Amino acid sequence: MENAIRVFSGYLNSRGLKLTRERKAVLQQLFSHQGHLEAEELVHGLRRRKARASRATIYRTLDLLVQSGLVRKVDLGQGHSHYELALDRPHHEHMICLECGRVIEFSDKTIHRSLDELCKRERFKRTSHRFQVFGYCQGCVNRKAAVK
Amino acid sequence: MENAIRVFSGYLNSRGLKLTRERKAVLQQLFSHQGHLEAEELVHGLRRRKARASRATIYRTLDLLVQSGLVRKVDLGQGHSHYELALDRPHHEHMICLECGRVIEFSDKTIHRSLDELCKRERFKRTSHRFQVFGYCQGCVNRKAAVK
DNA sequence: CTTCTTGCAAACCATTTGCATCATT
DNA sequence: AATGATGCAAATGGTTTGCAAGAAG
Repeated sequence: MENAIRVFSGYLNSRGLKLTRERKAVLQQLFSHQGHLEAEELVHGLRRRKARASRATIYRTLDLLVQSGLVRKVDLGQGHSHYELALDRPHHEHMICLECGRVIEFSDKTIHRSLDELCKRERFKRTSHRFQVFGYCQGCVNRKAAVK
Repeated sequence: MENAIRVFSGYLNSRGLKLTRERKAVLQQLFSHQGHLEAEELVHGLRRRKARASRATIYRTLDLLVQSGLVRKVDLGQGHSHYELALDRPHHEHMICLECGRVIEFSDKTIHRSLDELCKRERFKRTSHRFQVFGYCQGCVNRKAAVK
């Protein structure tokens, strides 16, 4: 967390930008909520801890955080973006429960290897990838079975 | 194509819906453009062949086509949906060129196998998955090199 | 004729932007 | 003081919806 602020501050400095109260607050809020936050949750979270920041500022800050490499913007297929901390967290994929919204992270060497081979075969220079699996998590499957 | 219209018609009938001129036209347009269409391209395509249909109708029809299983809605990370024919086309993934927008389709048994194992391990009942690779296609890489 | 469809315009929702005001360096 | 940053409200872009008028079964 302290470390993250240092990194962010460094990034901002390197482009002549400023580390404001609002920017710090957004980063802190991301840390308090370890999961996959959406912009709207940040608005409310910040409001709750009286560190309000406008939606505009939040979006602008998220952009900076993504550019700095501290945060990843992820699309969980819900029509709006989610943001997750990237610091010290290797790239991973998401399984998304269509019932409860739970997100299970995973990462698989075999898949990555196959992917790299594929790119070589197709002469495609990949810069990133995104793998999402939609379905139902154990809990929701059980719950449904119980209802029947 | 004829076959697809039959399937669609059957689907509509089964729910007491009607096969209208507009709905037929949308399906035809999807066939004429074999790739990954976006809604806006349908609007213009239909307008060109004087088979105009309003945006509202196009979106409503696409919904029906997706529900009928004839069409897949895909998210290529461009902020709006694309639609591709699903009839007789196995599920596949997409590599998307960030420069020219080209989409390369692929499908890989090893990846699918690893994925199924992962789901079993996580006790996740998957219903679908989506795999996207972003990067640059050969042509764009070459073009860039030439410019330098 | 009844029910479903269409087109239009307005509504929506997430996100972005212009601009006057405010805060950091 | 100078340059950036903020908040607001308006704009955007894709998509959805309410409703009156029109067409398919």
